[in-house]
Amino acid sequence: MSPDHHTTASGHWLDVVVATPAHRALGDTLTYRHTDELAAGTLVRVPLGSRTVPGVVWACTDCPPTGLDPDKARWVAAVLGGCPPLNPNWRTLVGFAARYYQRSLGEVALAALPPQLRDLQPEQWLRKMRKLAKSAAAGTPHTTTPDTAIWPTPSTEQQAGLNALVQAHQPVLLFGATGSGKTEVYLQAARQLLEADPMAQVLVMVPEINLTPQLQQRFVDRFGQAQVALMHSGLTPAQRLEHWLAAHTGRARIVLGTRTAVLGSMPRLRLIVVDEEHDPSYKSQEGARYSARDLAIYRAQLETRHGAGCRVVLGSATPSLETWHAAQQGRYLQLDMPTRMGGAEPPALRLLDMARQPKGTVLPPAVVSAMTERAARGEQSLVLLNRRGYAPVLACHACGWKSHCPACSAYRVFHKMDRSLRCHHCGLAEPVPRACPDCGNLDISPVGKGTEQLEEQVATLLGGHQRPDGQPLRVARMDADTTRAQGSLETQLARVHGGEVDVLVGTQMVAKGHDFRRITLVVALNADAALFASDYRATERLFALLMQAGGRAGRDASLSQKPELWVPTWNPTHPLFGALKKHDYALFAAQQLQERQVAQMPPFTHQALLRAEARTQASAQAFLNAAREAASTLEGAEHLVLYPPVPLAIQRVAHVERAHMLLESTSRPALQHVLAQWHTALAACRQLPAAKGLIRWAIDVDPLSI
DNA sequence: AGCACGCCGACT
DNA sequence: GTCGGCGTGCTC
Repeated sequence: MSPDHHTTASGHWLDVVVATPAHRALGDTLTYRHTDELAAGTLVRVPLGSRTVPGVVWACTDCPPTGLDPDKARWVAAVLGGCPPLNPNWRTLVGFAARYYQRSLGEVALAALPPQLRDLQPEQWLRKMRKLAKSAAAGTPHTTTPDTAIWPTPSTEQQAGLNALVQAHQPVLLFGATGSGKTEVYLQAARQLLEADPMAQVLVMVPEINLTPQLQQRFVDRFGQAQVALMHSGLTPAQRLEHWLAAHTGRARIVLGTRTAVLGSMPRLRLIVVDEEHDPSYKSQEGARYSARDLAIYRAQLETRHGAGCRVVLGSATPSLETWHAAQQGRYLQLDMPTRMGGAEPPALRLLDMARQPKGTVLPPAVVSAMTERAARGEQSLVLLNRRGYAPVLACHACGWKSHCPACSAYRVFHKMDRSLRCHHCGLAEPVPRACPDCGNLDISPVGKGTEQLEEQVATLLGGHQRPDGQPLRVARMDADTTRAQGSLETQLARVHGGEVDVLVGTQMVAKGHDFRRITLVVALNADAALFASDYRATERLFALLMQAGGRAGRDASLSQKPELWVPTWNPTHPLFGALKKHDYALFAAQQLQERQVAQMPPFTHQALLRAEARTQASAQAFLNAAREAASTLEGAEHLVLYPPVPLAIQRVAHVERAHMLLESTSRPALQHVLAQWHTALAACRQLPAAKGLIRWAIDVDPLSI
């Protein structure tokens, strides 16, 4: 690294991508020098300011750069060798994601690499590589043929789906009821493709980290531990690096993960599965706000255009309207799997008209007796309420004080467990005051109901009833508060499976993915809240949640009782319930798409949001107004609708004011074209005196909630 | 984004 | 007299 012989004209010029945010006046790549030629995709460490940061070589030339004083280019600090460079398709994918979601190349590229690259010294890296090379040479059996004994024969329906999807030349929507055995189709498809090509790799994504253990179990059982790598944020930094390398070098043939896995390096990718593709968790909500589902489609197409081809399967019982619409148009191939395995019947919907219940009903009496009847038969019930804590707000009856969060425009939630008031937005937690902080009145009380209180009330209502064995009924609660500790989710699931619980109270985390064979009754509370929410996607999410919740029930066909889904509501005639009653997603989707088309909303139009966070609401709005003004003059803006800025529903979080403005167009290229030009204008808007106090801004392409 | 440099208030 | 607050500006 001695500079003397380096200052001569010798050496190569490299365009290197490092983690720089898009906002600043830095180009996508920075120019560095190195003695040797380096292949594009090589991992390096380069000096940046006073630090040394990891980077990826994007291009290598012999000619000095144009538009940069050659003396300003610094020398590469180290090459992280010992593994193959990131291949062209990976780089194209990262480039596309950066461009489409309006972020810098470096931010997307480095977010897709194991974070340990930042703090691993070159010597440590080399040691790691040598160790890996040795263990690989020692020979982990690479192509163990899976034991055929553990592979069940697919049902006719599964086999038909399987045949169609391995031959498909377009994205596949696997439209399968809960419990129809979609996972078996993924497993069989993976097997076929892996056997056909000894180097092939398969990527399977699930929406939540909670769902990876059971998926991992099934894949490891079939393919063996050595073949499977994991990619999600629950791994330790060392594990992340290890699994990333396993995928990158091709040693792992199956990668299981959450949305981040879509950006993993898999040189021979032949199949991507997006399970529960409708789940909003696939859309990243910070940093580069990408949709892993959309990138999966792009990635598969890329591997088909420049590679040996890659299938992509979107699985869901309640597809996103975007996906459903694409399938209706024939852009995706739709495969139906309507039959639940083992002949289990879909749950019957029963709407409980709240107008006909006694005034002030907590749980309709019919629900209570239904639960006790089930318990008497040794069956279980599930009550869903999407609100943690004891009560969403605490109020003083004398002066009207409410448990506002001092930092946010939201109430703090009363948690009885530790007698605290907790803000679910900024995390601020304080002990509950003994008396009203404003007037000193001792009569402050909870308003509204959360899972903690529901658990208490259900226990009271069921008091006196007994199980077949004469024991009192057991009520348990599962939500983010009871499953926070490491491993407690598994413990609690095991207790429910083991029949130690008669009635389970929980938030929607319980409704996702976990099957409870002995549950024959699901009660979904507070469905009305979603029915009339301001977010236009709320009904879509409610339908998916109710279908999914109902799917928790009656997966064991040997149980005598037909499974039921009960929904207390003030609006029993809402069309959503009509479709739900018939388990008719297609009907629901048709209704929704009709409405969306009339109102010109996605998927019939394309959207982007400019989000602003600032010290004051006025400065956020001033910035957005200026940005809107600037956007209107850009090329292609005539094809866009630029809406005025509005504060977010929760306007202030942790003392930061938030607002956004919406851009809409029926032409995706026009929208993209305007967004691409906008950045320089936005940097200027930030400098305006009225925008003083702006903390940060970000563009959210294809936002999920507005 | 980090991380420097820089210019004003309360402490060992 | 320093320690440290975060405003401004730069990084090939």
